[in-house]
Amino acid sequence: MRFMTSLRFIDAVAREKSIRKAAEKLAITSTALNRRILQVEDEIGQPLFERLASGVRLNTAGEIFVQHIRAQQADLARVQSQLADLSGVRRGHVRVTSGSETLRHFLPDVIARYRAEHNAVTFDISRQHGEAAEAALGSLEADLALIFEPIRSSDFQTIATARQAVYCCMAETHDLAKLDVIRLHHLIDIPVIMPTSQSGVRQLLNVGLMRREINLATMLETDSEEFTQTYLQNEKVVGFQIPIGLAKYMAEGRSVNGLIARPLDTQDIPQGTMHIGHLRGRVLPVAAAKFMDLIITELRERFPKDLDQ
Amino acid sequence: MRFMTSLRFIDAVAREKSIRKAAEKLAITSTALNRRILQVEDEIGQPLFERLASGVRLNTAGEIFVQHIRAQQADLARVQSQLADLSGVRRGHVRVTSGSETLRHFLPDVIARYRAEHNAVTFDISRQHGEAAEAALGSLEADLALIFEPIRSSDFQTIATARQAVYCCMAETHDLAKLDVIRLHHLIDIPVIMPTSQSGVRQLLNVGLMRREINLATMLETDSEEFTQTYLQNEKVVGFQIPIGLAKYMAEGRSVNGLIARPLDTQDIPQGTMHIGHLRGRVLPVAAAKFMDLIITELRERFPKDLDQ
DNA sequence: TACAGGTGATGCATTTTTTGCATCATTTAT
DNA sequence: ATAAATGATGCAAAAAATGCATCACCTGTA
Repeated sequence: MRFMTSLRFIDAVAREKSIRKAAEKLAITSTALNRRILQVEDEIGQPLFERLASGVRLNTAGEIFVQHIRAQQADLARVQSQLADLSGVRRGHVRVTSGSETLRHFLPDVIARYRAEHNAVTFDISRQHGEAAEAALGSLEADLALIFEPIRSSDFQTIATARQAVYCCMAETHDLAKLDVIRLHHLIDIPVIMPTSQSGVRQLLNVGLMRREINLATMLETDSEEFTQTYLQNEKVVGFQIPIGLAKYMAEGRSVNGLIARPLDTQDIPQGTMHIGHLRGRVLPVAAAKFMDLIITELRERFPKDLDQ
Repeated sequence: MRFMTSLRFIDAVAREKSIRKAAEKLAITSTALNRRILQVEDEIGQPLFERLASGVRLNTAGEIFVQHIRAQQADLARVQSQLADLSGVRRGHVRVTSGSETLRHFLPDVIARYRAEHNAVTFDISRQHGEAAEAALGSLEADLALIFEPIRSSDFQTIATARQAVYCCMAETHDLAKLDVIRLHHLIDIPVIMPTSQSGVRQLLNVGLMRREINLATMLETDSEEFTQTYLQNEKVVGFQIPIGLAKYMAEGRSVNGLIARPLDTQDIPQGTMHIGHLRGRVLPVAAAKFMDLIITELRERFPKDLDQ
């Protein structure tokens, strides 16, 4: 898109905070880039960047203008997706941001299902916790977000929510695996792997632990699902996860890869809510909108009773 | 704005439905313009125009793309207005569309008041009735609309409303001027000037006339306020108007330029509603937003009891 | 304090892009 | 039939963007 060139360049400079660095990434000389910026500033009638010795930084006008640029880029993507849809093939690019919960099983499943129908659509999956995910929507770096507890910003428009209880995850040979429902006091003196405090699961756990005045034997704290899942197979420790983060049917009690999941009693740990949504006021590209539809369909199939729209 | 050139050109061609005609208006050769269009079509990956013997016409993709262009232009205007606001002087351009009611007294007053503070802001006032006004908002040809009865489109976002009774307008020497409130039956056999059927006032009159099964002696039908006001000074006929369309204080019974206004009984003719609003989902340029604020302020001063926000 | 290494800005020659002229192939109205 | 529109295209001229070399400036370091 030739007509977007100058705008794209300005966006790049804003991100790199340096004309020379941005020029390198854009594969042009710094002088060409510099002059494009000077030209736009001239047309706008005022500078967009502060010139520092160490590079450049957006001034207030620049912040406003770059926000406009990103909005234009997002809208252009939407239009292109819509045009591609017209001509039969659905093309497009969908940028999803999510906490770690959905990355192992849920999103791969949904994306595979989507691409089976529309293989001209590409994806960008970034892992970020709640607040960062909402910020990514706001700066138009992502189209969709899946966030588990809580929603802070009023700019986030929830399209669907799914209630999720917290489950304990452990080797099927673990003593606690015999129980159908686990109470918090069962976990006393049992080594556990805790999610980091940014995660929604951890926040729910904190609520229950505070209320019951229980301290768990936290042997390890990590934000890595990969690590946790693998580790549970090696040692008799307990991890925490929500149904959407479990392999299919695991929430129903089946064991998968030697692991088994048991729900925590909701009297001890309240249920949380998974929110699926986008930036308020945005019209999503066709591809992103259809992908969100599929997410909701999948959620309805998996959690028919706990889905709200 | 150099980076808008190609898009502006496409918009122009879409409006003119001819490359050569648009080229003339844009003061370039048709060949340059033609090639810009071919280039964008090439980048988009599909044609935007159908080539006819008599010129060109937008195809479906073109419609979508031109809508995007206009949205982008509108957003750029908003950004520019916001940037100008940053640097102290409020600049900008406000495009208002309205029925004839407000054009004679109300809008001139408000604009004068606005420009007293911000003389770098320019205006575009177009006169259109309800549906056309809403269409103008939709195609981003106008920022604000003042519409008297009724709102049809869900794309119209009302910001404030003011209830308005219908008044009879006549020379102060007219027999009916002696009455404080006029009933419909008083008007039987009295020659009247009727607004055209697109106007909100006419629609309200129709409702009352139908219900009471009264036919008025319509001597003339016009959508011209200028004509009506002048004619009333010459002959003893009655015209219709709402308070916002009357000179200041005239609705309180004072005579202005030999004319006087008397309310129609609201039992006969229901009150109507003046709506002030913009396209749903749009973020208005600073200048337009502030102008709308002033409109509402002015309405609050004039009709304190009948204003809703 | 001097200096090395970074930044963005600028004059000038070169390359790329855009534009205008002349002309073609079609279609429509007379 | 013919005249007068339309958009498309080859080619040369004009305009714009780019790259190189260099300047002026700031900052951290020896």
